Amino acid sequence: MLFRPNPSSGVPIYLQLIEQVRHAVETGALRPGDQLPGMRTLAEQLVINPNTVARVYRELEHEGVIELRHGSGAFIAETAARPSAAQVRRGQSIMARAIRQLDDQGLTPEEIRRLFEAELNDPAVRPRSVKGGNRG
Amino acid sequence: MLFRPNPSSGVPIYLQLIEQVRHAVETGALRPGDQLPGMRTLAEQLVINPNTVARVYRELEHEGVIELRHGSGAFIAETAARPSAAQVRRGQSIMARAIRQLDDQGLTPEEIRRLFEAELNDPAVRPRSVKGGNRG
Amino acid sequence: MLFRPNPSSGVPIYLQLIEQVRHAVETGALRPGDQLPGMRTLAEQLVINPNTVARVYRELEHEGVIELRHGSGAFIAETAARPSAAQVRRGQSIMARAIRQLDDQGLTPEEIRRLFEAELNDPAVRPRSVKGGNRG
Amino acid sequence: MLFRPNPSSGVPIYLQLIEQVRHAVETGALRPGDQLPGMRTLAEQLVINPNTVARVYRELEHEGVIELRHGSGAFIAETAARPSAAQVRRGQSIMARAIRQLDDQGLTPEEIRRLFEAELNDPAVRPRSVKGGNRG
DNA sequence: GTGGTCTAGACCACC
DNA sequence: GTGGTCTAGACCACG
Repeated sequence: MLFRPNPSSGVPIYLQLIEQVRHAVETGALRPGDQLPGMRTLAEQLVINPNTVARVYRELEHEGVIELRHGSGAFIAETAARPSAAQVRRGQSIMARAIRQLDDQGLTPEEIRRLFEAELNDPAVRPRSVKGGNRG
Repeated sequence: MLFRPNPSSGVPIYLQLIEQVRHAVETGALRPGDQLPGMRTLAEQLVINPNTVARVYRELEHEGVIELRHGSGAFIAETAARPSAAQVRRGQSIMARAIRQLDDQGLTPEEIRRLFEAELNDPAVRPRSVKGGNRG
Repeated sequence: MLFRPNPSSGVPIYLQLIEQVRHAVETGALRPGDQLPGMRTLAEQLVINPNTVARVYRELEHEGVIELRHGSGAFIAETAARPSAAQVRRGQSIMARAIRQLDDQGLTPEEIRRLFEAELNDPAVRPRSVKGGNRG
Repeated sequence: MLFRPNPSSGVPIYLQLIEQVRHAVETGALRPGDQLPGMRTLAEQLVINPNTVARVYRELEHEGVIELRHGSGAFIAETAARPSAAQVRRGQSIMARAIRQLDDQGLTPEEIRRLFEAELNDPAVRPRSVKGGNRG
């Protein structure tokens, strides 16, 4: 399964899942029309509360990322996938290379994340950003 | 001021501040012996409650990052600063370049962050990571 | 209830509670897996503010004594309980006998405590102690 | 010097000093008429703020333990020393023996202190205690 | 129901 | 002036 929420990360499980579904759509790992696992199934696999999965699907539907078809299940919406998957995949290798370099220098994941957040929110790095999703 | 927590990011303000102080120490922006702003002063600057700052300082003291001297103020601990600041600053330019490239491709900060978290937690990218600080 | 902080002792309530929980774990009165009272419940019983209890539980979690499960409650951690409970219970009767003797001689609790702290910090009494938790 | 406050114990230095002076009087280590060190001298020796020493002396005078004679210094009051010194010294060996036994069993000073506080506040141990100085 | 964060504001302790 | 504790009460997140 693609989804791996970390219950001890401090970030709510439902939020982690939402982000992971969005990312899978962005990379093309999930494509419009694809069916998502049933709520109960997914909850069992991830050993989390079914209510949590329900909330994830509900919010993703609200955002237009998925479609809930009563009685049939959840499907990736046809209108999803804003950036081209090719673009994002190119991005993956760029980011992977950067992380690998930092990792090789002995930085811990936490240190790398702090570095990432600081740079992402630095206007000198992303000049046109007006209001960004500052996360840390 | 160096610190800019985002109250609407979903991540608790006190956690954002803790990470930002830690990062400032890691980059060498704050050095052992440096005095931090007073709790009330910082709270005013950031337009948050002094209790929130108190919690940040208290937890950073527990972690050994700062030292609280009753009646005198808060200071960066002499024992802080694990990775060499030079190493982290080298890391900054690596990460800045990667983010700039992704930004240039038109990805939003949220998309970039999802990409980052997915790669940070990908064992193919950081092979020696066993259990890491999965944050999203 | 086991816990009886004294608000007029000069020692912060939250610290007294932390010590009392730790002691209950050490004696085996609280065992790994046991559920603690809810924060609001305990606050009501002790006639203190729920935030104070929250701080106690939070710090005990940091120390690894308890585990906080969001939505379910607070539980004694499986890894708690360092000295054997039998050992501590043996210690209880030793200490109880000593206190009873001092009490019988007409010493007040404060006098007994000063005596205790002085002896605890006397290197002739605990030779291997190098730097101990001098508390008074 | 008899006095050894521990600045990192959490208990205010001035309180530790007050207790230590009281205890010295109780054991007879300081006797009525004995002169205490000058405030500045003591502050220097203990590397603490002179204001702190001033506060200690002021409060001890208020309690009638010492007498401040303008221009001459501080002296143990004639009316001090409530319990007989012999009584307290007998108590010392009782308590020392108990602590030594607990120490030999491998209990840490903190564990011993928690045990002490719990027993001191246990009505089964000191039956006639009505309102005691619960300290933890 | 549980825990978690935050605010507002009081009062104390130390320097 | 500094930090430290506590209260009261609101609102959110998770199960």
